Amino acid sequence: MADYEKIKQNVTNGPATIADIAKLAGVSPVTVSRAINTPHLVKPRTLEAIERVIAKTGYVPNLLAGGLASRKTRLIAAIVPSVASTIFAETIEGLNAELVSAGYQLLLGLSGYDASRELELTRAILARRPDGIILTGITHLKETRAMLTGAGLPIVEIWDSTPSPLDTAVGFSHAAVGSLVAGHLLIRGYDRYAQIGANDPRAVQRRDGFVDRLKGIAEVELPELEMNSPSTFRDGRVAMAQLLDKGEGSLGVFCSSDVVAHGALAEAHARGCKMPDDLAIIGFGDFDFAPHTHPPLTTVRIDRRDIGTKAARSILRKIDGDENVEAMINIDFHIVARGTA
Amino acid sequence: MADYEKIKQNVTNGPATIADIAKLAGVSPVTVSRAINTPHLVKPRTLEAIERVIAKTGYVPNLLAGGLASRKTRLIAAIVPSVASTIFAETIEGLNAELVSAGYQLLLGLSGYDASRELELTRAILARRPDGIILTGITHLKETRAMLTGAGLPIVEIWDSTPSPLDTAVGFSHAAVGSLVAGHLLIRGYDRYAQIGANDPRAVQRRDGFVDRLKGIAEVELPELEMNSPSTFRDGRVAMAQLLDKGEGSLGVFCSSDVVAHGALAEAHARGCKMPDDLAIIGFGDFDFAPHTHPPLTTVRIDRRDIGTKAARSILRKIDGDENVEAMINIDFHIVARGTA
DNA sequence: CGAAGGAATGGAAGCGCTTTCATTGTATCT
DNA sequence: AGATACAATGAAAGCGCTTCCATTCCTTCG
Repeated sequence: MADYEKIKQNVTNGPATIADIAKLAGVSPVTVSRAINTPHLVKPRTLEAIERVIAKTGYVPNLLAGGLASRKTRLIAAIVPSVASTIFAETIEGLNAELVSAGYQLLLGLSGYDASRELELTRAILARRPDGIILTGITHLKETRAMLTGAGLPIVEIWDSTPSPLDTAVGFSHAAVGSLVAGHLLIRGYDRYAQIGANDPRAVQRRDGFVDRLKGIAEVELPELEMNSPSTFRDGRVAMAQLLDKGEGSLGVFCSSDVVAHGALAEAHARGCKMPDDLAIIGFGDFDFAPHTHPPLTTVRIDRRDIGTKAARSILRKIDGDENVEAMINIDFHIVARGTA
Repeated sequence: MADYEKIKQNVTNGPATIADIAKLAGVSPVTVSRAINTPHLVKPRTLEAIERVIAKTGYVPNLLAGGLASRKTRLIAAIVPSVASTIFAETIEGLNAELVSAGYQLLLGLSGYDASRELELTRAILARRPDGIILTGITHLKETRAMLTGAGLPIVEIWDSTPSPLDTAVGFSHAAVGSLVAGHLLIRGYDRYAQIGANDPRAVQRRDGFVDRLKGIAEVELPELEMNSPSTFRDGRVAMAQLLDKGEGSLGVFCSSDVVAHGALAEAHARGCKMPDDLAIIGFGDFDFAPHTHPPLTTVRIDRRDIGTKAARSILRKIDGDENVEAMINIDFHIVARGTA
């Protein structure tokens, strides 16, 4: 009963603290701290008593105080362009699953494909002193880079590849993807080649890889259309209409995402194009709907979740002081040939 | 140069602190704190000097320390079942946009439709002392409820409606959705009615609303299929096959999500069903692809982003001490009639 | 049985801020 | 010029924990 009174009193003074628990359990605050963080250092009987008090009071340790004192927050921050655009959602799930199982929490920032917003987010995130940070892509403002390297925490860049990451990177070469797609189309052979794409750095790299592979073989047509990332179904449809209106002959098209490809496909379908003979379409991402379009979409498949999982593992190893984490971890990709190419 | 030395020295002692900035700017730490948080209380000349030092050193305030001292973290936590399943992604984007513009940050938890994981997440989140918390749905373990109400912070439950929220709720009645859909099918009139659905609380409510509306008119068939949330394209396809194999006559089907409906649609399409005469399919969510299926999918539309926006506004108002926040904020929904019903 | 050594616990200091209250500076008024 | 008021700044305490070091308690061994 006396216990109960004290607990009740605490409620009025805000949440219970480690000192309250210590008093109720008849030990010192340090012992409570140990019971929570390093229980093997506490005698079983004492431990049990403390745990009982914690359960009874519903005590939840204050990680702000803990983090401040220990300089470890068990927080990992991740900045991705968007979460609504499918492409990064699974990466986040993979990341989160891995982090949670290691006792970490994910702090998410959405940059909207905007470098200066990435900078602001980085600042706001660093203010919370995460134990590590994950960024999407390898192109950042120089202020962002400076701030990041100055903060001296593990960094993982995801969804791209580079020989010189800020710290560690997990991804793949977008130029290689573009090149692979061009090769695939080349085997069949088309009169014209085109690319429909957004303007984010990675989509641009894929386009460049595509164009490079076709250099000297064919000119790659690029619809004149302002397509801001994330690009939409409509973008794809409009761009495809433009392409189809503009010229004759069979056409091989590489789209910067499956969503865009789906739009392009819809336009082609409406016009009765024969795929893949008159027209080939290759998307990117292998989204859920890709096998179910008409005809089913040929696309580039990447294990999006795996990027998250591997990024999490890398950063956790770094946090644990492992010096042997590879600077560049490559993720596989391949073409899933279905009905459109 | 002396400045530079001191800064450099700091780097070796970990990141600069407010005391370092104060020393370099020739003021006391309190003044630096004010320059950052309440600049109008600082004389312009002093302010400028401090800002110059901050810029030069790249100082980033430690929000752990700040939060500990002020008992305000400028953190809002949100627990959603998943981020990969489209349905909540836009809600998160809306939430995030609104929070960021108010100077708050979003801490995301993924429960995977699992109540006990929700409890663990709640504990972990509360340990960071967020200024508010957002939960998906209105069914929680009683330990979760107890912990939440004991923490004494603003709570918003989203994606469902209830006369008695924990604190505030933003959503709609899933039973009403089910009923609306049944009404829509009833006007056309089918020989058989069925529901294909996942087992999460909200999908179940939609089913019950659907069944209730048809009570006394028709028996609702429910495919015998274990469908765990989030349900998949494949679930829908298999369930539809079962339904089609099992009986004769025209069929009206309500699916628990557009993804499931898409799968059901694929099966129906493959069998050459005439829609919407022989078979009607109504989905839920109005996902991006819904207008582009064959035939285009009839579905229930909800402004998913708006739920996030309104939830953020509610919680921010609560934090600001506004007592007049409505306990239940209703979100509109309606049927988008396209080709499948 | 006393010494030695490890297990278990506690005291004190400090993490980097904000809050409260006190002090100093500066302008305004009579 | 002195009183008054407010603007601007600073000193001290404390937020709730962890870390470091010291102390106490057992157990074990010669």
